[in-house]
Amino acid sequence: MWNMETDIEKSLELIRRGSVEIISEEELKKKLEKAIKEKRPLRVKAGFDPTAPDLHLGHTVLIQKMRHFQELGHQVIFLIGDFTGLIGDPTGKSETRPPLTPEQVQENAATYKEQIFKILDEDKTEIAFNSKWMNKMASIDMIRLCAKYTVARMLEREDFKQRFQQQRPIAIHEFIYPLIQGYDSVALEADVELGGTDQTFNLLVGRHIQKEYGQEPQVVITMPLLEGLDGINKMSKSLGNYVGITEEPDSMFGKLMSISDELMFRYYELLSSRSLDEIEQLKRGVEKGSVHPKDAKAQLAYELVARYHGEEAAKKARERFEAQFSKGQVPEDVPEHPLPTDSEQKIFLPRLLKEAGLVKSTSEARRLIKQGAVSLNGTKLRQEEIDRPGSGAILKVGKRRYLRLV
RNA sequence: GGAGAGGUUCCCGAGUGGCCAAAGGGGACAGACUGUAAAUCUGUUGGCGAAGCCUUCGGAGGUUCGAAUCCUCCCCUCUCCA
Repeated sequence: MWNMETDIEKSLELIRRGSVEIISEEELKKKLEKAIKEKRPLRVKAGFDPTAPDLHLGHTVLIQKMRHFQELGHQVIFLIGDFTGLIGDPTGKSETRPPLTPEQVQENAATYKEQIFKILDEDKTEIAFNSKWMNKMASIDMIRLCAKYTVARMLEREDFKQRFQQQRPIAIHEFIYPLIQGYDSVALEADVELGGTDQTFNLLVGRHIQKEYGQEPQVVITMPLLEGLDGINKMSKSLGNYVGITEEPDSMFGKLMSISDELMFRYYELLSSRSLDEIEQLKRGVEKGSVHPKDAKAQLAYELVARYHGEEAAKKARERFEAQFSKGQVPEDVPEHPLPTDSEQKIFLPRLLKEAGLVKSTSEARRLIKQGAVSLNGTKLRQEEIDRPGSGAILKVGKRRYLRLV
């Protein structure tokens, strides 16, 4: 058993930080009091999809809140929804998910562990799978569970409501998802459940279901959804606007540098471990002009790269970024591609670019050449046929695609 | 079960016989500029050694000199009625 924070106000302050909503704070306070009195840590649950073990910064907003609870001495439960994962979310025409084999689930779980323990304390984390109790559930019990909620109440969920109104399909099994998620809270006897604001509905269903099963309802804490790199949609892998936490330092740094100046402060707020005062100060500095926005952004990128890869890697990533984009230097580790072996003096550039994988098609290559996006050793190429360059020549397409001819 | 609406390129969405590789928007990419893979402006956005040819509009057939557009069957989604 570890030490529990006994100062309730101090606990509440940390729990509140960054959260959107706590339902309800009154109940949370009572639960905290009880936990201290009975020396029994709160059981804090958060659920994750088994098919996406590729965590990104959006997930870390939530995971860091889990960490806060650990710091306060409570029990964190990392629930992998391997059973609910089979239900998925067949929005529109997106595919029904192929069932995962137990081996795949284990594999994904291992990947999760590898990633979350960069943030969470392994000794204070319980990992659970909902297939453990769901696989055993009898049909009759599933029907009883379904009987505890109504269609009208299901349609209160924003995305169901919208799809219903927009005449887009909703399969019946999708209604079961929130019910099972709620039942998970029963099975785990959760005191608190954490989730993104998009989970609010499901989290509240959990409270209802717990009451139905004679348990005290969990406290629901929602965290903001982190906007993706585009600054508009929430960060998600399928939208491709994400930064993975296992991503290479250079790529992580670069992606963070590509966010807009405006979005940068949102990221500071939700991801940085700097104090809110410090961030406010930085913001004022940028507004006044005493702090360069690019430098502020680089500091953020540096902090996050360092969190997941260490100081040394962060330093290198920053140096490389400066070299490549500020000074326009060729990066060190450029992929190599052999020159055509025939001894023709002329080389058909579009094909070379395609074969080297810098472009998808010769048509694309032609367009890019026309647009002046292709250069050889720093000289723009306007011709599709070029003289055979010497070994070691650097081909560049756009700002980021490089190739060394050998 | 009955009646009706719909399925178009990466996404959304126009197009109801040839002028359609298919408007417009989004996204993506590129160029200029710069402070960065910010912002802004401009351009490009099926494939092919390419003023030509090939493939694409849910699927399979058919009508026609010619089909995303018309016909037949099938698959999928939605609405109303039962």
